[in-house]
Amino acid sequence: MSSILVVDDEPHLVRTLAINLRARDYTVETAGDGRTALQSFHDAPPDLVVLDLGLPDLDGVEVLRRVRQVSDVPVIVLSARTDSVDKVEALDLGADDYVTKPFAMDELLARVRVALRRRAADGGSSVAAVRTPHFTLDFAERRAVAAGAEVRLTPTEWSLLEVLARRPGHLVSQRELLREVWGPGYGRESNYLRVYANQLRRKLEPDPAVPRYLVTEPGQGYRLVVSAD
Amino acid sequence: MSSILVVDDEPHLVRTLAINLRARDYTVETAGDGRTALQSFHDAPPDLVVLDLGLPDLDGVEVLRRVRQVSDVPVIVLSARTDSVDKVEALDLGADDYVTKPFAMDELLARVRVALRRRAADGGSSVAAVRTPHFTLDFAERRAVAAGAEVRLTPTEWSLLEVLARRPGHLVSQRELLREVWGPGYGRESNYLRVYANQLRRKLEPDPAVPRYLVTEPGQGYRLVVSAD
DNA sequence: CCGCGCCGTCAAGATCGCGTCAAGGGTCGT
DNA sequence: ACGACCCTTGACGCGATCTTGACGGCGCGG
Repeated sequence: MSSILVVDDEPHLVRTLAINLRARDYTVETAGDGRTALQSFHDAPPDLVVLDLGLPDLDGVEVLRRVRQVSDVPVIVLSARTDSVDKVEALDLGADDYVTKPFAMDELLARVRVALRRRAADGGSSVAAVRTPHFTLDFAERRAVAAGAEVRLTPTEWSLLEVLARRPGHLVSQRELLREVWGPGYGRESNYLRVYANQLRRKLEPDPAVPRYLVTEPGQGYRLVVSAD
Repeated sequence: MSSILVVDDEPHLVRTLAINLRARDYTVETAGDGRTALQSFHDAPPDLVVLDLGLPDLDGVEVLRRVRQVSDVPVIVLSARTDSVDKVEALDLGADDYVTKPFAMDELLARVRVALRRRAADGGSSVAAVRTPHFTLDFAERRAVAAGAEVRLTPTEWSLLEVLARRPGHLVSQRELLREVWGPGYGRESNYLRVYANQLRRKLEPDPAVPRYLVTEPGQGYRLVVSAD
């Protein structure tokens, strides 16, 4: 299920939120102030943030800004302030929703579902690691393990995988792959992709002749299939 | 810029909304009731819908449901009802946001920006997806599912469908199809269209012998029928 | 009733795109 | 300076896809 970070300085509200969210099978982390929130966010990036604007140390707006510098996670802002100026500011800073206190719990839960539903539709943005039944990729450590054995991947191979893994299961066009890996100015050199897709398959696929994870969409691009079906 | 469909039965509110949105360079269509809204939606699919729940003919919820059957466009629901039960229902039906009347115009505009910003981040194309009771087309992902099973379409097949899906339900002339898919310089090769229409029907239609979705207009062109009724 | 035009259908040949391999050159560390 | 590693590039075979032509059915008008 999804993980949610709840940030609010009222312990009672945090508790109530956590209980309700956990009852829906979400994994919940909590924070009572801005610093702890950012700390927790960096330690274990959640799938969604519920963020109160009135925090004792940092301004909630500042927390939102910092989060947005490094991530696109959905953020639902809570606030006692009903002035539309505050709402507009938070929304334009990158908040996905703005709920004024007091609020009905079931409405907030519905808005949580909306935000997560959308993320699921996008296919989840960036990932630090990819795990399939046959191989594992750790991008931070640049480590790949296939069939139990460590595999060495070249920089270009990592780069290509990284672009593909950014949107697991999604089609990425040849042009986009070439531009992202080799730089702008590239876009027609599909033979590069052929060579590297080939090498990656040899290193990662259980049967390189029958690609199961690194799939070709003829005439379009490639896709990294993660879901085990 | 983006196009927005505004649906509300209060002419004054519609006017105000339209003026404010147009001032921000959005293209605005309006509708005063559910039927007109669905009509307009099918004729020219917008990038976003602002939908009032209290409509004279159809229930706004019903409009939302029908829209969701064929599209993933962002929908912002407006309503005078503040009960959280109504909000939860609309949000779970696929609404992206729920704003209670009366509202501050700048807040609504901010929420419009949020919804469109997200669409842009996804890499929103002109046509995201086409859904019928029998098959689903996802153009961004190049994925087609018919009768529950995934179907493989060739690049030319996708290209042809894309042109047809740009104006769902509308007749597209043979000349236009040929020029859009095969390039300028083409326009008389109607046999190409016959071959590909045939292939698409075999892959997508429930009964290829009796085309229901990919309809021929003899001597004119083709049309992609999406609406079930 | 017959001929014409248009569409659906099929199949064969041409073409395109991908997987595959290997050679050559550049770069980096030793 | 040498070797190991990596990136680039070209060539080749094969399967999928596109193109092309032919045939039959249907509807419409003469």
